[in-house]
Amino acid sequence: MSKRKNPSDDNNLNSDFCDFLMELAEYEKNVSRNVHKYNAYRKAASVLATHSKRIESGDEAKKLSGIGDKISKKIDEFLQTGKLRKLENIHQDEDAQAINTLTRVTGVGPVKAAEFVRNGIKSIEDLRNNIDKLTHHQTIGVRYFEDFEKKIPRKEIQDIEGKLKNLIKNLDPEFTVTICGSYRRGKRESGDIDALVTHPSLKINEKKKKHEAKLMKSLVDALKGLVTDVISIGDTKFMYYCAILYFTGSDVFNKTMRAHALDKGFTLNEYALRPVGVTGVPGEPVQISSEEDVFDYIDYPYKTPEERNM
DNA sequence: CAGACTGCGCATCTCT
DNA sequence: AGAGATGCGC
DNA sequence: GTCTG
Repeated sequence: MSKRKNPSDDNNLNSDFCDFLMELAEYEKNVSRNVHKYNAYRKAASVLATHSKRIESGDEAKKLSGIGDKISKKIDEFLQTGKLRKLENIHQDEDAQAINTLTRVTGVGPVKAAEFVRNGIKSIEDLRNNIDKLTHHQTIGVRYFEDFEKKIPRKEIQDIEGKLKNLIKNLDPEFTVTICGSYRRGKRESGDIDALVTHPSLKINEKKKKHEAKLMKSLVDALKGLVTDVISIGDTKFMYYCAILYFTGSDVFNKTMRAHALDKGFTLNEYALRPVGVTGVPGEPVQISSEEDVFDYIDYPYKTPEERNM
């Protein structure tokens, strides 16, 4: 549920560059509605963040994958003047700033934010005064706006993990619960809590739709004591180990691993690992019975969750 | 120089 | 009402 | 915006 990422963390020698690149990324996504530029800027910020040397010039930066002419020039401008004219202009654009603010509410994207601003709704407070114009999702986003932007301490997640497991065990002891995400990677705090729940009867394929639906419903009902609001309810079921791998991340690690899978003639997503035929058409999913299995199949050295912080 | 950049489930809107 | 499209989040 | 074919 976390909307913000931060390549400008710990010992990052290029954090000032990362900051303005991330700001440009947000602008492209929220205001220009160009998610590809957004990703391009984020990739550039990410590669600079993991670079072990302080970048001294645009030319030097340009050697890195993901940084081309335009960002190279921006780095030079920032090095010379300490700021970016493009960013200064954006700061002065009140509508752009308003759109950026509104998209921080979960459920409000670039299109809805622009529409709100067009209709004079330009702040979180404005949203709170127009609850009747919000979807269920957006209402929750506004109600917990401040909370959603806070990080969750590991200790707190451990508490919730305990309560969740206890609750679910009482419902049906065969349920298993795994908290994935950055928590599983050992981080001290997380932006959200990704809980993956499975039940043996869901693994026995098909012919169980009714039972499955009943289980899901009883699960959701049981969670009512712990969960205060429900944004959406689905009945999706996926291959457990691929899901646990995917939801543990990090996203950069996932991208690396998927690329490696392709090299080895497989396609990997959150549902399954499938061989890619010569025609390029994916075949039937490979039988997986552990996370390690996935690594084995694509001949990729096993990494513990803690080693997946990339 | 043109096209890719993951793509899918859910909620909600729009069309018929 | 039902099919399809759109916005959104991940 | 950057990379690839």
